[in-house]
Parts: sequence; structure tokens; C-alpha cells
Amino acid sequence: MVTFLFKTEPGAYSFERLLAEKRAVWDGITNNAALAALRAARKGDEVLVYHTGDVKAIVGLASVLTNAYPDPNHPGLTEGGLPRTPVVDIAPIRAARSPVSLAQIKADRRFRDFALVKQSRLSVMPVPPALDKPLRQLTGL
DNA sequence: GCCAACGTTGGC
DNA sequence: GCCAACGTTGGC
Repeated sequence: MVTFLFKTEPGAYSFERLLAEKRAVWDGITNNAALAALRAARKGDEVLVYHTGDVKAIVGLASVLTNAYPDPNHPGLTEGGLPRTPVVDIAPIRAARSPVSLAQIKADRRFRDFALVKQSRLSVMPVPPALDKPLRQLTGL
């Protein structure tokens, strides 16, 4: 089981909306590094959901319901048998008891090399196993 | 294939 | 609102 971090601008799609709608297709990713990360997502993986913009905090946890599959809106685009524009379906698990801000994460030396800190524009990334527990402890997820 | 110009994201 | 840090595009 891999934990990912997905960023979203809450004005465009919020974790609250995911809680209300119970399921979402995570699409609209265009950046290649983010697509490569998303392509590796498998059913049973989990997702820390991060709000960008005014919030800048990890706000909730979701589960990955499907393996990465080709975006139905971009059919036929494949690369080595794998979807070039992968999407996954996710469902909310729960909101964070204590959302953890980017400032907190940046201030914590354990997260020094985390892509969230080092590559501010990356919107999908795996959470390194060593950082998964600390992040869940801080968020209560 | 290189790289200058331009566009975008997201933190500040 | 600005701009750093990217990514993308297109001329050559």
C-alpha cells in the first residue's frame, strides 16, 4: 500500500466536496512528473489530500478505488501499454483531526527532502514510506 | 536538438 | 500582486 499526496485548489475541488459526493475521478493532471506518479496508483492505495491556495494544508485522507486507468476524455493515448493520461477514482475516508500546514511541514526537518517542500508545483507525488507515519501522526489520519 | 520566449503554478 | 521555479512551445 502506497500513500500519495494529491493537491487541489479548494475553490476548484475541495475535500469537503469529496466528502459530500463520496467519490471522484481524479483527472485534469497534465504535468508529466505528476502523471508518472499517478500512473503508479493502485486500488487500495491511500491519498493525503492537500489544499493549495489560501489553505496550504493537508486536510484529509482518501482511498484509491481503482488502479490508474486511461482518462475517458483522452482515450487511446497510451505509452508502453500504460495510460498516458491516467486517472484514478477516489473516495473520502475522513477529514484530518488537525490539518497540517505547509509551514509546519517546512519547519520540520524530517520533511526537508519531501517533494511537497522541494517541488512546490508538483500536484501528485508519492509519500516516502518514512514520512507516511509522521504525517499521519501530525494530521491524526 | 537547442534554447529563448512565453505560460503556469503556487507560495509569499 | 509579485515572482521563483518550473514546464512548454516554436524558431532556427
